Amino acid sequence: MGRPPCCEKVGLKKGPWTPEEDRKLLAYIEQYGHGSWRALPAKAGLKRCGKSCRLRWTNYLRPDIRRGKFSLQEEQTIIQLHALLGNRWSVIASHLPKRTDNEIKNHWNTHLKKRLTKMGIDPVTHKPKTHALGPDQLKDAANLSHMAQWEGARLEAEARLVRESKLQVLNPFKTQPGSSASAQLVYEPTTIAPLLHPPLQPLCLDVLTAWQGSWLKAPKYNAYSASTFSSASSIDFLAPTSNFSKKDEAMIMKAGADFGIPNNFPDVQGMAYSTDDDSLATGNESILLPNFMEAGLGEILFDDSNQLYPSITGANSGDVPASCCGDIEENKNYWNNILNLVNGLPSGSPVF
DNA sequence: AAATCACTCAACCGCCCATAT
DNA sequence: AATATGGGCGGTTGAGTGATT
Repeated sequence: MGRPPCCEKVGLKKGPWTPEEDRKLLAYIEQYGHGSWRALPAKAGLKRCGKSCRLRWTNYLRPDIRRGKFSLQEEQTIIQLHALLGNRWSVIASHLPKRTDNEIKNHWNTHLKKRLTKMGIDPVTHKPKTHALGPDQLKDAANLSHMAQWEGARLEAEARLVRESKLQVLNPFKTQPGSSASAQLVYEPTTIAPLLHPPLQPLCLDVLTAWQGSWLKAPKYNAYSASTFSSASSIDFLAPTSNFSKKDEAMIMKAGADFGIPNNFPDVQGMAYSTDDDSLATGNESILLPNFMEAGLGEILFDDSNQLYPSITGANSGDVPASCCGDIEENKNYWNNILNLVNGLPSGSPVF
């Protein structure tokens, strides 16, 4: 049996919304909340499809959205999240407060994609179009790609949690229209902001952050720095992760598996945490450290004898193996940018 | 001034997924 | 377990508008 239409299409208005329609929709939602979108148009006196109402509300009328020109910071964030997540606009939007997925998608299609193309960068792969990788670079790129996939899965799962928490908060009254007790604005920025805060807080790309720490501090792969995982970022990360749905888990596990993480390894849904040799006596034993070698990062971070590349430890770059130069160096800069932007670090902070 | 082109973005469409029954 | 339903997402369209000829 085919899926029935979302509403009776006969007699319904389509096309641009009039100010009068906006006023009706806004007034209704402010008073009663949207409730069932399917039932809303009739109750609000609109000759529109419920879906159309939902779209108008979420993309235009909602009081907590910002319209207008995208800032440079926002554009960079979009580009770099797109590199991680692809066309997952809703996930990207969840990391850009006050912007809608539709707006971001439009901006990408009309501005950013063209700009990248003009710069000679493939907007799909985010790599230079004349990219010719040798075997070593391909291996490095593959590792970076796996990292991106892994982190992307996590960001997507986080975004899902953001959405779910929004739903719980923003639609608290399943009361019927007409109940004066429910007469309040659904989206109240001042009240929802703190609730949005926790999911937005762990914006850090944990894998990259971890990577950063090991570049900066570790002389050997198994000697991680406590600063790699500040207690805040670790805990912030673990909290929402532990609430991932089965689907999220499956997605992260898949990404983890692609990343080379054994199925029986992760202690925390796909993240390769280990409590044995990689734990640090930091005075805070609850801080678990990622096992990079298990996660496959060792191939990027360290040479065959588990020594950090000289470029990583700050030694003369002339000693860097050939495979570590060139494209992988570009990738490092690229990921540096992502990390800096998403973490809000001062630009230019060296990571690699 | 009129015609054409290029661009933007609000809105629609079809599909997928989660949930209720 | 199967089906119905609603909500959400990403791709696409087309009306509106400004620039160019």
